Amino acid sequence: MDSYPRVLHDAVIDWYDNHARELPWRGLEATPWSVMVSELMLQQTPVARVLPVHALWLERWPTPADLAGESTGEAVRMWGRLGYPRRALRLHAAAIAIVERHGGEVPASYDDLLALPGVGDYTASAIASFAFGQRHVVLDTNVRRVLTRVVTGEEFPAPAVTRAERDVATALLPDDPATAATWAVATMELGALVCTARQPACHACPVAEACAWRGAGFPAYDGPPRRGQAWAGTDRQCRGRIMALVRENDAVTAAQVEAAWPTTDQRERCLAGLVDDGLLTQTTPGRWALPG
DNA sequence: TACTCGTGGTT
DNA sequence: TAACCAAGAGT
Repeated sequence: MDSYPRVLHDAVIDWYDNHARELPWRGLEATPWSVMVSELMLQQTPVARVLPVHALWLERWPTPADLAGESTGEAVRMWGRLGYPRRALRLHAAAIAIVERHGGEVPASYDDLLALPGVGDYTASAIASFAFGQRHVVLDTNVRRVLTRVVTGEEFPAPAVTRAERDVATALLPDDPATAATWAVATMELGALVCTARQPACHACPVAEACAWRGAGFPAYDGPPRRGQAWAGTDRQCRGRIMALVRENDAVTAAQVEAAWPTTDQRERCLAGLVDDGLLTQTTPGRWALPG
């Protein structure tokens, strides 16, 4: 049983060495800051959409201090259409914290990373692992799906990370830090490129022979319903409309906002919420803009 | 714990 | 084509 994980490690890492995408936040030239910016942007956002924005951010703000010296509004504007714009505020706040608490250098310790705005367990582990070569369990949606299928034999993981799931990931983590870091990024890449949610390419999978889900005949998901994300008519859609407006105009009037979202109660609620979040400021009565 | 928070490509 | 999905975090 001891040799089982190592066979798995070797197969996945060898596959990664031959099939990994070349991404700007990987490789030797990538700074910890570049890794950190990518991780915040990649939270719930596909790689293809992150690539151009990440390049713009790193060109304009190559260090945390560069971003910390900017206004939050400019960070939100440069965030573009990545979605969840509060992440731009959190990244900006994290840059300030890094300057104040860590001398302008992205901290290497998991605990210091976790204490930064917008950095949760996944992101702290990912930065510590990818940027600093440390040994951490990195549990993102890709890794969770890969391990659930290969080890547990089910199609999809539970809605939230379970204790058993973390135990599996911990047991499989290679002892050597450098190998663990490669294992982490390799399992993520396998989930992103081969062991995908909808149509897994098992014919291209380096561990297909060992996959419990495949061995069981691909039983369909049998867990609690995975709730979808409602969109039409939600506050999120309303907020998105308003933010799109202020990104494209220096300032917007009440009439413009009303044209973008006719429902009065919801419009007012979302405007207030955006101001409360710090994504918007009311410059004068009936006039809004990105925060200066 | 369960819910909220954007956006757009894919099937 | 409506539904699903995408390197989660905060509350």
